[in-house]
Amino acid sequence: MSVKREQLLDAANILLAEKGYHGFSMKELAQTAEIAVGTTYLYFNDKKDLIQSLHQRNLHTLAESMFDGFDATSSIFEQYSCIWRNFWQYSLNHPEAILAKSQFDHLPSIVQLREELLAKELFKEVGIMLHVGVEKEIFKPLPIDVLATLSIETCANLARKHILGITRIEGKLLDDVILACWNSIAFKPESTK
Amino acid sequence: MSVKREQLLDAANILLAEKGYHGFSMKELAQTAEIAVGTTYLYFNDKKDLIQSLHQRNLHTLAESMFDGFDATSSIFEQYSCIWRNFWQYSLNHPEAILAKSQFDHLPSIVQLREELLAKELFKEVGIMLHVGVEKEIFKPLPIDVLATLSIETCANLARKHILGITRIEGKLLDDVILACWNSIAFKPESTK
Amino acid sequence: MSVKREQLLDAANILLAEKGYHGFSMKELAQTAEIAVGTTYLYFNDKKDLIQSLHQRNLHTLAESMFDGFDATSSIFEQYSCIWRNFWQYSLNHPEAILAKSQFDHLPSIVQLREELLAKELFKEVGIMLHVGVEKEIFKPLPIDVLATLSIETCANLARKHILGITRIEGKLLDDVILACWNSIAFKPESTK
Amino acid sequence: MSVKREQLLDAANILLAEKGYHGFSMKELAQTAEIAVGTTYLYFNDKKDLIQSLHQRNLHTLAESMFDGFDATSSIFEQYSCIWRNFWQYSLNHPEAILAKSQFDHLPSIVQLREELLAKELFKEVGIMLHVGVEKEIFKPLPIDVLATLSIETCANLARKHILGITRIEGKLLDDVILACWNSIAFKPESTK
DNA sequence: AATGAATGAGGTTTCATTCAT
DNA sequence: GATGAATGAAACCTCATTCAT
Repeated sequence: MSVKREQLLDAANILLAEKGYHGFSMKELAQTAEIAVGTTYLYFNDKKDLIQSLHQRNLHTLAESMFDGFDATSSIFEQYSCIWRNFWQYSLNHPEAILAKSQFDHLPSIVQLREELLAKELFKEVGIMLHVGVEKEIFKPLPIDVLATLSIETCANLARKHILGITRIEGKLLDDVILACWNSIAFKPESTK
Repeated sequence: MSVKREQLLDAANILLAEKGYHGFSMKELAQTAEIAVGTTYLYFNDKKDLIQSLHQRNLHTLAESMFDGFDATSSIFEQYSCIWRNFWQYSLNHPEAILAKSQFDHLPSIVQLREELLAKELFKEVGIMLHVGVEKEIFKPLPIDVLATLSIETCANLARKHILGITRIEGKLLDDVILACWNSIAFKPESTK
Repeated sequence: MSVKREQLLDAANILLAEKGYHGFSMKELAQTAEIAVGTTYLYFNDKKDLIQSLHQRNLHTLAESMFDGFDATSSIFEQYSCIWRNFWQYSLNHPEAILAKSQFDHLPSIVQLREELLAKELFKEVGIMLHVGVEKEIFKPLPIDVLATLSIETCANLARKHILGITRIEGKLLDDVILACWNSIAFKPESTK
Repeated sequence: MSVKREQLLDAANILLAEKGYHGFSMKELAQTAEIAVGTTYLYFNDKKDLIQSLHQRNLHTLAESMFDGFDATSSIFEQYSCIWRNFWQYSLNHPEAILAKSQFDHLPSIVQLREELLAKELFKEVGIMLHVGVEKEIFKPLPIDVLATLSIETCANLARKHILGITRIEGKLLDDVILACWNSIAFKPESTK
């Protein structure tokens, strides 16, 4: 992977988060990346291609982070907690990626579909964990997609608010929140102590 | 309120959902609304003003819908359930508003702040319900913002997936999902029966 | 003459001086004149027609002022001085007319030519005075146009500077300036005393 | 200095003379300069910047021409005559600059003021000559601004008429006119021979 | 006669992309 | 590979003019 390509993707991530897809120009991008405009087109076919590549890179980076220290032999709650915290940490480390997220919604739908499949592929293990949890009657018998939305997507929402400074989530509160997410999908949720 | 103004806001809602703020042109908007371009500027100062007005209208419409059939004397669960279902119904009736939601994130920050305050004002009663719930030890002692994110924002996420056809949520499943959201914030969550 | 028509011409004079022909809109004009936009078109065919009418009105007003207290039997110097002072006074009373002057230069040339002829007609008497002066060997034997430029146009230039506050011309200085203009065209100029 | 920039300024000079500031479009300008519209904005921030730059270039060019062959040791009359003729020649060589002159009057006033100062700076030597003339009792004791208006601005007026073909000024007539201008400010004007 | 909402052509400016260096 | 000047389509917005009331 060329270093210039990475510089461009980094810059794109920042600008995308700040201004949205149409909100920044290729010139702006090049300047932010400290690269000449023309050079951009050596690494990407066009703006769309660049954003798409960025999305894929973000997904890959996220997928890698999500399973940091993951232990498939530990309890389901520990697995769940590990993934949740990894996602949280990733969000704090890559605020641009979280803020830019909504921008990918407006890619042409064919591309979007391909991305969706890629995401499914990358996060297969999350799906497996949820699936196993359902089988063991630890999680409610809801569609996997729904379970994922209830627990993981909520993490993204909270992270967004935390990053923007709308609500500060730290220490004990973070533990509580994880438990809250767990409770939303747990078959036998635990009462607050 | 002028009928042309409404036509324009309706068209803007649709285009915003489809293409994002910078993604549609004023010409496109005018064509969708079946109005001349210049006419647009009789009702709005500029594109920014239009989007902002749209956001306010959406918030008002939503706020009205949210408290349809709301009974402050009923049980907290019934209150919660009522609001949740109203929000769900609103989302199905106004898919554009839900899909466009993330687009408002890129408004200039001063405007955004004003909107945020407006939202707080409009949804004050939701806050009150959550607050009362916390006092009565029905909800966990978490910040109101966090409680709202955990339960209501999740509704928006699910609605989005439902609208896009990613997951179909109906009948019994909807009841389950509401319970799941309730459980995420309930002090003594109920086990699945 | 309708009063509304006059209101419009007055407003046009001001706006023309401030912003130039293309620099103000018909809406602005109507607002300044405290009249509805549509009404403007009851009195003038279009913007060009309005400006042209304004120019004619200005020329007529000027022509009338120029010969205020004019005595064809007095000495040439007194005649000259009278016209010069009248022009000066007119300029102070109608600063817009002076400032707008250059704006008429960009009218379509056919119209412009008609204006030029009109001007010649209106100021025929000035021409006559200059002509008589040349015959009597009071003025230099130069083309009438040149004599007019040297003496009268200079008055407009000075008036413009005076109005804009670039140079203040009053009392004795005004007398001196008139003599200076006279000297530029006099056959036997007078030394300064 | 880029050649494209010069092309643009040349084109702007012509169009400004023909149509005034608001009277020509950037598209027209680009076409006249045989350059793409977008390219214009590589050399100037916007239309205002372009016009302002043009004005400065014109002032500099004029200032250079004005002192061609100027000899500070020659008699005041010769100095005066030299400057006058240089201005005249410049006007014939740059008709656009003369015709466009009045268009600069509608620049925003701050800019206008800066330009005024620049002009004062560039033509300082003219002021000095006039000042010396007054001290030596060759010119009348009038404000320098007034002396300049009386003699030099008249040159511009005559040049404008000559260029437009309203009056033809050549040979002996030109000498006469210069003497006329001199006489308007001379302490002891010379009679016509 | 008077109004002002509505129009759409045309204004200024931006931007993704190309290509000669 | 790397550059950035050049391009022209298309963006947002304004404006002279019309016409139903």
